Amino acid sequence: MTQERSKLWYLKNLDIFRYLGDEEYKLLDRYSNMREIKKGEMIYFQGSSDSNFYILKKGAVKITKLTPRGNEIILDILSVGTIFGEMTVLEPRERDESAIVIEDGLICIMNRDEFNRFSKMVPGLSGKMTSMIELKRWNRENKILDLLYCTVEQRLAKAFINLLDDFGIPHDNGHLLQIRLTHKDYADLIASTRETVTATLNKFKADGLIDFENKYIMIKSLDKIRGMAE
Amino acid sequence: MTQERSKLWYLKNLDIFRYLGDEEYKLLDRYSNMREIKKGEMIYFQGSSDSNFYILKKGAVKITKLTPRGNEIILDILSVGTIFGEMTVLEPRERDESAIVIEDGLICIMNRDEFNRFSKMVPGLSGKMTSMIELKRWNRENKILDLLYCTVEQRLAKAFINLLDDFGIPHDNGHLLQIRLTHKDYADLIASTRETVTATLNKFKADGLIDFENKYIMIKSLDKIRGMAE
DNA sequence: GATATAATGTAGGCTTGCTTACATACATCG
DNA sequence: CGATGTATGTAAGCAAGCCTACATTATATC
Repeated sequence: MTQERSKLWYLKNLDIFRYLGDEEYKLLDRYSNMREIKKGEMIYFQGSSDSNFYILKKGAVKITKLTPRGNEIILDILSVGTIFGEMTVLEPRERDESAIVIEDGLICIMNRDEFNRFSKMVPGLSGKMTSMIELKRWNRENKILDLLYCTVEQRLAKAFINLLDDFGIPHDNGHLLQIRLTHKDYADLIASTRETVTATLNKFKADGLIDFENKYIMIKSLDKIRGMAE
Repeated sequence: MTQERSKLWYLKNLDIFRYLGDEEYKLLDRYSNMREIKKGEMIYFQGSSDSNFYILKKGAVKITKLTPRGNEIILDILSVGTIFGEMTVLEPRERDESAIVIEDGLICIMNRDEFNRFSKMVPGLSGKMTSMIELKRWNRENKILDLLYCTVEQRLAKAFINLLDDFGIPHDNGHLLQIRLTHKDYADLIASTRETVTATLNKFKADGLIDFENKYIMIKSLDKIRGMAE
């Protein structure tokens, strides 16, 4: 029962569902399922025909894409409350990206049929969904474009700024990044290599921009990081 | 009158408008305007609040984006029949890209109000529009991702393959690229520099992959170009 | 607690392709 | 038809960062 309540709580806090009435929340609740997710698990993967859509309720998930040449790029790191996998709900097609759990948590699942049934009862929902997809694609396009013309230092600084939005916690001595990514993850996030990321992170530390506090990164000077990202 | 007929002809050949009846074509015709475009002219530019949508009827247009650092990237080279500028029709916002004419021609213009009036009379049109926007964004995302992990040679080869779709004309000795881009244009298309493009094009020529036939590029071996792009 | 696996640290060599600089060819317009 | 702007050709120097290789340190699993 407390789990049920928490599920509703999470759903209510999503912009896209904000205008729903109590009756509709009960419907949404009825049509969706909840599941635990474990670090390393793939929720869906590139090439599959999975057409569910998901809401991340607890934990963290990365959205990755494997290029033909074998490079893995991380398109997004999702934080709690994020809807994902929605691209195939309105228009079914093969997944062109994978969703991989990077921190244990919980997801809420709704399959396409359930969504369509639900959608019919809530006029305007699919329109909002479309706008959300548009916005996400636009964000993603700009993020990738940034990678084209910046040095590794600048890209890493930008990555920090992006991550702070979702995982940053203000602190006396800066902002704590409340998520643990490996150097390989950072590399995939900025289209660089593990070794270069290690070196750059250590340079940032030496320069007093960041600090390592028991496996989390502390952004000591957000201003300097911002300046670095231009 | 012949011009009017030609306008209708072009509109009828667009997928998105294919299912319209004669009555609706007359409406579309009434609500839209035609204009000549000259090489170098900007149809709309980044940052403006222009919310028309356009159809290219003759000539060629490039869609470019200027990064904060001053790099110009060409996101797309449009060929005849292409709808463009439609991103702001459904959801008005600032242009985040510019449309620049690279070959004299003609465009068909419809402003947002006119489109909305028209759209109300043709159920399903805005849905098709949405799908088209989705598809374009997806294409664009993949194109940019390709730029991240490939060498200049590979990127240039890929650019040729893309351009052939829209501007390629089969020939005895290969495929003629029926569009004239400057080396700077190619550079902006693949996120490289003018000098490097010049050198790479000449290398391609020396290797027998392409040829320069009175200012147009002839792809002599599409297979080799394909192999190069992997 | 022992072992295996994953993550991080460090460094040298090497390559791509960007920069800078200048020369030549071509086009456009009065 | 000359003049000016635009496009192309060429080359040397240089730097970012990738690749390879290996050492060390965490973390997970039993």
